[in-house]
Amino acid sequence: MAIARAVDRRLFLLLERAHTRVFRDANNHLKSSIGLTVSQGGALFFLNRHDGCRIGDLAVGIGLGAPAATGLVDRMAKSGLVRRGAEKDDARASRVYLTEKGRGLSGAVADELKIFNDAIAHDFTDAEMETVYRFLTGLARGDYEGKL
Amino acid sequence: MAIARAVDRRLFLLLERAHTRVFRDANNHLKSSIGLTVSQGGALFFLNRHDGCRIGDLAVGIGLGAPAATGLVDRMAKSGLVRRGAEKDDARASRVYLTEKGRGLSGAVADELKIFNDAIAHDFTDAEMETVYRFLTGLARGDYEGKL
DNA sequence: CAATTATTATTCACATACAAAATATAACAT
DNA sequence: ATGTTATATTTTGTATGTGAATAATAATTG
Repeated sequence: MAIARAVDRRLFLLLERAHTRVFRDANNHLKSSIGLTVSQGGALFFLNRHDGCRIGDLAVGIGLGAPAATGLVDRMAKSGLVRRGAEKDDARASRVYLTEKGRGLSGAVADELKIFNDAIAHDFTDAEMETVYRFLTGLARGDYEGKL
Repeated sequence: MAIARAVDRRLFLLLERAHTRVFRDANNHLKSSIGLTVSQGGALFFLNRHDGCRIGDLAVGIGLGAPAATGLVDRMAKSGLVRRGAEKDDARASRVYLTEKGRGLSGAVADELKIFNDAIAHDFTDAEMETVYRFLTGLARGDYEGKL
């Protein structure tokens, strides 16, 4: 791969810009349609499949550090989307449960995500999207770490 | 394009996860190597080519809103990377100049970015990276807006 | 020229994320 | 049983970004 090109050194910054833009738009979109932020929507989407998981599982599940998960759950609990529950056998741990409201909204979140996903992939063939998936999955997994 | 797949609705969330991971790692990398955050490094990289630009130009140039640019410049000025200067003909505007220190570091930033870019693109062919570029550029430009 | 509108940047209140340190509890080892 | 080590989460302090509102100045228009 890769004879150096003029744009080479901007790949990383391009990722930053892409994220900033999409995150901003998605936040506005989601806030006006269902009153949630993207982070909270993502957590809801995860919890719909892992209701009652531990805070730590949520953190790993959505790719955040523990403190970020703590704060996210705090804010979501404050707005009535989830509630915290104790873990029987381990007083350190704490579980997260969807409330009625939270469960109700998680369907809408999935719908909105679908809209966004479709829009984002619109101009690309399946084969091209396969490449994009592989790229993003590799980043999310930290595949590049060994090459630094 | 695109028969719906099981992963479809996760594209957007995948982008979030990829960003979170890379941003975190890059921040740690950059902080320990040259003592800067990714955002400040990106600003420095831009300013190296647009020294003395307006705050608004910086914001547009790196894809941020005006308040974010204001804050970023404030913090960078506090750590001696840039200084603010007045605009002759327009008392509303304010210009940003690299300091010695800022200019000195911008070279190192470019080097570090190159390392990251190479690592990120490592497992992909030029043709594949072309697709990735087109994808990210489209996102950064908001091409999907019309398809929502 | 005065009134209105537009531009430029900042301030404010908030949400998000991080690393490092602190807390609390569990598990293990001596 | 007691002291050490590991685990789960929270707290603390900082950086980052947002939108809405504000301030200050410029430009336009009547």
